[in-house]
Amino acid sequence: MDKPATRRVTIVDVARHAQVSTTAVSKVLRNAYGASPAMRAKVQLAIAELGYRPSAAARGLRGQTYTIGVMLPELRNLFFADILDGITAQLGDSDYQVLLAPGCNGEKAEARVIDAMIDRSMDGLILIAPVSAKSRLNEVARSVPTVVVGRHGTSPAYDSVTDDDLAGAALVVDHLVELGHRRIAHIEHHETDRVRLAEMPNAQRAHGYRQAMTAHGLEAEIDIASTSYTQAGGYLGAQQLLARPVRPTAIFAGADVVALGALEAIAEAGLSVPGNISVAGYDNSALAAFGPISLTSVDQDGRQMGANAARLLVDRIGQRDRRTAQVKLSPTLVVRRTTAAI
Amino acid sequence: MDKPATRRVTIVDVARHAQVSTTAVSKVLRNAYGASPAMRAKVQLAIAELGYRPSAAARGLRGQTYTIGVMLPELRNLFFADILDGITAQLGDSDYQVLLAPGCNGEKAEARVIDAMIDRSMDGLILIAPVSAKSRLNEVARSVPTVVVGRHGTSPAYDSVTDDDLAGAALVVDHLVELGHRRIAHIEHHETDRVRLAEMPNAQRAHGYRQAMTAHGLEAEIDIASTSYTQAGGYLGAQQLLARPVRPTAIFAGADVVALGALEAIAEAGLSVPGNISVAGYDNSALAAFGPISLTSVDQDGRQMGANAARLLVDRIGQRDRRTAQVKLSPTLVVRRTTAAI
DNA sequence: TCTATCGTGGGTAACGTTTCACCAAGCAGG
DNA sequence: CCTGCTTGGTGAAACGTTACCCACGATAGA
Repeated sequence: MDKPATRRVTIVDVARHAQVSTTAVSKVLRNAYGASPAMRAKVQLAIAELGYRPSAAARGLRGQTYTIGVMLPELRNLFFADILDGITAQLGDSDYQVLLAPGCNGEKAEARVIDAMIDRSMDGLILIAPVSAKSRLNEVARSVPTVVVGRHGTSPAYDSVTDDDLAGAALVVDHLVELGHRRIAHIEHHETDRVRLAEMPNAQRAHGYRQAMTAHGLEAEIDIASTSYTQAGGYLGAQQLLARPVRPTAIFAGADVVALGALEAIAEAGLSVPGNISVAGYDNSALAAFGPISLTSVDQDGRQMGANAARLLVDRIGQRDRRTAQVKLSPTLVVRRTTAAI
Repeated sequence: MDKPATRRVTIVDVARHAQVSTTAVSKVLRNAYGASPAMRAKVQLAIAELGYRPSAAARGLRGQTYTIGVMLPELRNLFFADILDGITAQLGDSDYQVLLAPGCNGEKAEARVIDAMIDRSMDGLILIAPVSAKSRLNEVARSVPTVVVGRHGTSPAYDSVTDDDLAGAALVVDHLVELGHRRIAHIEHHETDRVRLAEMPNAQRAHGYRQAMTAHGLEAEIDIASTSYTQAGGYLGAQQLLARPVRPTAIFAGADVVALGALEAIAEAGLSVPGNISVAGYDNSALAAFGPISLTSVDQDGRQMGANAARLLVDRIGQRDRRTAQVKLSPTLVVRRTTAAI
């Protein structure tokens, strides 16, 4: 219809309108040193009057882009939404804008997404549960401030935020033992890569399960189905466990979605929960809290993890050479209706 | 540790290494006209050897950023994840990178996010279920190619993709009537804004409900609880409906999450589903499909909607002045275990 | 043979911001 | 009155890419 073709208003326009130099405007924009209160006011007025907005592209060429990239492996996992909430809450009043890259399941897609974020000269990256090789992560972190969430182990290049998965697994086992269970099985995410084995949360949970079982003198009862952290994986894993000679009286699923799949398989087998068999999950997602499901689960406080990650990242952007930090948060157990005394 | 401080490799480095001009390299990068196959090969080799990656910031200053911004009002709504899948699937093999802006509930946050995307000179925007005023959307669309998903009505500036919510509501009512229900209630999202009333899907669904009831000669049975499209809203709405003098035999919730809340309230009231009362939702989210819930729901095929939105957007980026298009998709009803004959 | 035309390729000025080096003025101390 | 220091401010050079325009040689048409 109308063709205004109004040229974008730039820093030069603002400078002219406020009768100062572009440098002065830039200083005001960045809250940089060397601008008197009087000039600040003058410039801010001009900015408001002209409706000026700085171009992130131009900024990126010289300075910062005020953009933080967050990589999520999976949008459907509600736990990740909690982490994101924590990140945005922490960053809410800062100048940073959070942008998300979706759909990065698999090492190749992950590499693509990370490259895309670096190409866009983002100021910092938060990688949630990345699957890339550690060397790759270090390399990335050397070129841009990075915080890794949900991966154990320390790095000289990036900060990390994790949940104490070892402790979380122990919480579940302790709880079930207290209820009188001995034959407690576990459904884990199958992991082949040697290096990742020590760093991925799923491996830590399985390890914590073994440790706790042993601590209770139940090493003979250890029983693991190795599938994947998906609903289908839980379904399959539970089927396997139920088919074994000695049926478990409780199943500790490595994630809530896994527990859901397990619940389906158990119901199909004509067994009741928690009458015949107790089930516990991990993540305390909204699904677990939902009334009809009411799943006993380990709560990781995703918001807290996200907030910590954001805080660490902003710190690092401000001070790139400080030592890396590792934040480890303690999980809690939320007991609901899928676990009961034997 | 090591301090390589390796300067980023630029188009100039590539040009020098391949013994051509920067213009030539740029042409190859953009698949532009005026480069012989021989030169293409030479340049591509140099790019590979040097591991060159173009800077999106610099590109944005002159040309495109190859970035598409997607605004989602809510990450936890699984239906939106389907839309996103459709978008990424459609864009998978193109040069475009999709970036998501999270947490934009409310008009103010939405404005902030849209501005942020424009500041970053994104090539195109996909706005999913935006709540901003129509004038604002038109203004945005004039400054950057835009596709709006899930908002009825036509615009001269942006393309739109919607589900036929009128038809979807009718599907539910028809289904319930066929099962013998007459007293069919509806839980809607309370809408005050006059203009949005006609454009928002929730309003269309409520309208479709009224239309369909009238078509069946049931205008006297029309019964609406006006809360919000959240689980709490569904809980509250169902409580209200159950407290009325004549209890409904079926509840059509405007969204799956609403239906979940309603299910909770119904269970609390000591009633069974579908024994005493039938419940239907809208969106056919993963939650609805989940075995223990097994909610009858209207399926919108989010993937299809996303794919269409992406296709329209890429079209428009290529040809900014073409007429706007409106794609309307037909929903289907997925009957599960929460609806039964009276 | 003398022009048009075409296919390749290069030179260079933007794009909008930040940063660097510098300058003028004011001020205290000698 | 000179010197050195601080404070507030400026001009101009980057940053890495693309778009515009021109040059060159070869080929085709007159």
